[in-house]
Amino acid sequence: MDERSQRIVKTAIDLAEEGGFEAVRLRDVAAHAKVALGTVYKRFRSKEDMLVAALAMEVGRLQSLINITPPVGVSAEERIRSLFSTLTTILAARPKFSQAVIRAVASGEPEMADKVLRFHSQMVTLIVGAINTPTEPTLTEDEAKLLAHMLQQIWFAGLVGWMGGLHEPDEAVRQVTQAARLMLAGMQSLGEGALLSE
Amino acid sequence: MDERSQRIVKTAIDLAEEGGFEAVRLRDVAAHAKVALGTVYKRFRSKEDMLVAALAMEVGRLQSLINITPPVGVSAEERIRSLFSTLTTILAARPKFSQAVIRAVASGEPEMADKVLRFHSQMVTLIVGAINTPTEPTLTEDEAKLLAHMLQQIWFAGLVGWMGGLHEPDEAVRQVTQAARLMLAGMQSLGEGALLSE
DNA sequence: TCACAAAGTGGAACACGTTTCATTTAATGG
DNA sequence: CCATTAAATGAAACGTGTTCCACTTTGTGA
Repeated sequence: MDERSQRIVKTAIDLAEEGGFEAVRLRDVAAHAKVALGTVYKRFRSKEDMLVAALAMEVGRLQSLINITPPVGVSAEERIRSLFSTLTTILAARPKFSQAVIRAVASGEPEMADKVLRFHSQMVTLIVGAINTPTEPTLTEDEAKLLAHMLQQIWFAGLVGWMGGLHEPDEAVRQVTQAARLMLAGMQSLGEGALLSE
Repeated sequence: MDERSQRIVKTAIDLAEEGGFEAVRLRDVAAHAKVALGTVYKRFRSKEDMLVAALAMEVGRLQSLINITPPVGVSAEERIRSLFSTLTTILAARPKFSQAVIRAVASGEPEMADKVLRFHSQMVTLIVGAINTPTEPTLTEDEAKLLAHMLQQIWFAGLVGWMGGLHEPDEAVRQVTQAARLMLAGMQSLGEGALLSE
């Protein structure tokens, strides 16, 4: 991403932090980033596209942050809880921005499919890293990825619920943790192979 | 809901079926429903609010349909799969409408929290009915509700993915079914009580 | 250095969600 | 049946996402 695009996205992040999705007015973004409106639209297909790009930019920082302070816990369940707790706390610390980005992701414009997909795999990597540590590979790679994917789904749905005023952010953590406990137990009792039967 | 509101919502459904979210132009809704624009806004706080009302209206039909043809299967897992498969097929048969409604739900406007919540409990009831049959109460009421809630989250996330062009609708069914298998196994191996530990 | 293609600019214009308001129509209670 | 109040109407206006376009600037290869 070139310098101009970065300036645009950073401006969008600033505005989103202050006032959420609606506050990211593209005229304002263009003005604050010192570019013309047309330039914004040359780089990003839509407002949502821009906010998903903002997400991508922030996920980079997230990954280094997680790498510096990996999730702690003696079991996969504890580490999963630790990871999602950290992630959710980070989001909850900037609620307006998070709301804006989640709304963009949830808007479901097919033109952003590849960006969203990339974000998904980054998240899966992060979660798999919490499930399996080098010293304790709890699950096979496939099992871990499957679990990671499902946990991410539950987390996402929980975040949408948060942003819709249904509950507090830590409710999303609770749901993910509970699901993780159940699914880990399920994987142990079912063993390998049972996953592929579909 | 009075006759006027119903006419409005039905019009919205028609337009959504034809052209999805964007095609539900409130001026068109008002015109086709033979009411003034102000009347639409007297009944519904926003376009999203209107589409969530459309969802509520359709869920009613869904429930009677499911009651007539309950999910089949000799195990909870099979019935869950059957239920979600039916639900997803119904949505996939009207993709534009489903996309519009999902987008409205995912928009996360807090003013619709109560409507969304009511939809959630209706869904939970439906899912619990698939998990526990009168003759075979697989799980306790609390366990079933918990499981139902999580499965709904996964289904929802899968639907958002579908509408975002990430995958086909049956992928959402696959994910729910897989999660159900794991969680059912997990509940068996963990037993009661392990759920309340948070 | 020059010509030209690509990118950027400023600004107008359009579409649609949403709000507002003066006027008209319906409903209700005495 | 009338007076009063609530609801509906039609139309205009506003804000913002998005598109368009004529013009200017920038960068690049000959």
